[in-house]
Amino acid sequence: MARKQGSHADITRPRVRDAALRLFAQHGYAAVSMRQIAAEVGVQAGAIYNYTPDKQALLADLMRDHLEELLAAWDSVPTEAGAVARLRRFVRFHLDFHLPRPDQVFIAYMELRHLDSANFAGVEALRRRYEDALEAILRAGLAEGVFAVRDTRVAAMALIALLTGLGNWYRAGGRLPLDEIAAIYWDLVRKAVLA
Amino acid sequence: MARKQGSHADITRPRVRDAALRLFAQHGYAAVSMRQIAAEVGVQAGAIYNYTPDKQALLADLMRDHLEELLAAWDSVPTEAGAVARLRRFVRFHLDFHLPRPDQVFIAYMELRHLDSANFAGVEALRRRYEDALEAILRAGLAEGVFAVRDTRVAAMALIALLTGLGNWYRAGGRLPLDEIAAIYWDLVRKAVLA
DNA sequence: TTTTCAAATGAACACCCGTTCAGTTAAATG
DNA sequence: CATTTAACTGAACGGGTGTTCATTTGAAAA
Repeated sequence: MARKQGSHADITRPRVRDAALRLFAQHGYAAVSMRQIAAEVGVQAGAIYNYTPDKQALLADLMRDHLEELLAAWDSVPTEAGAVARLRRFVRFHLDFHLPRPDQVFIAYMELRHLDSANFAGVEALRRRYEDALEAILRAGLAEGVFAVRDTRVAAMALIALLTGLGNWYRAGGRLPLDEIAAIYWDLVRKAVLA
Repeated sequence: MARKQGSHADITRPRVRDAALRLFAQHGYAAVSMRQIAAEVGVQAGAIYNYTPDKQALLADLMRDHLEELLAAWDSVPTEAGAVARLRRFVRFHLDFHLPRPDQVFIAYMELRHLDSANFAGVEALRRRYEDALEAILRAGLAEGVFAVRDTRVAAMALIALLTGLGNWYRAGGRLPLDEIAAIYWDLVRKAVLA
């Protein structure tokens, strides 16, 4: 036979992904060239095509993988008893998952325009599943009588925007420690939905 | 002398702005060429440079004008007596101003990356003034004893993200009428900060 | 009608784009 | 050591990029 499956590839493939992630987040998908990504990895542009059929797939894979990782991570969070405790878990989970991944979050929100319609539909379906997870908690709280929201869907969208928005201004080493900020966010969310 | 100041220019200048706004919002700054903008207006690419020194200034002007219009509009809103009434005004104002301008809002948030540092600083200063306007209301509510928030700055950032997020999913003719959605949003905001 | 010049043209500048592919390299296999 | 082939190179493809500028156009002013 010949060389074992992937000797360089196992090294180069993740480096291509990482470079694309970093550069797309910093400059935007359209402003980044395959040659820039290749230079970051230390190969010629043509070599990139050993790892992706085209630039579009590179972007779509980054988005899809981010959202699938998000859903898998949430699925592995133990279900609490009671809607209030479940919501507190969700808030803390959302912040813990998103804050260490600013590039992925940025891309997943900002570069949707550049997905073709098939990739867009796939990504939107994954995002929808995450929104549904929060909405389910709000519904449960309504059923328990501990929450008072006029529409669980609208509330879920509003709360996710509130939580995700933290990533747009939070910087480690700022005025407040993360735990304090997380506590403030939980306070706002809890009061907003509580009966 | 000769032709009166601006016979075509008065027509072409706003058409260049409008085309740039629409195309930047739809495809992203980096993905739109000066030739596309020119084609939309019905002129050659060179003619665009009668109205802007370069592509970057076209983007910066769109952002700055949007934020200055926002601040001017808010300044013209009468000041209510009482922090709760002022907050209700702010929420309704924010939604009324932003929802009819999805392209401007999109650009003002998504294309910050493509501003050079001088333009970025200017735009951020304007945005900061708007955030300060909301924070002032929260402070007033604290002083009155009607609000209970642990940090007015964090709360202001969180609430603006919550409100602005509506533009990412609201579509006219959807399941709920805008007035109903606005009422739900006011409900969430009010409860989140109320003592 | 002639003059004037705002406004726009269209070609050119030097360079970058995503993608393809024949050919080269070098490491693991037999 | 010889062979195999994964991994990569480097050049090429047709086309697009922002910006400049000498030149043309045509409507208002004289």
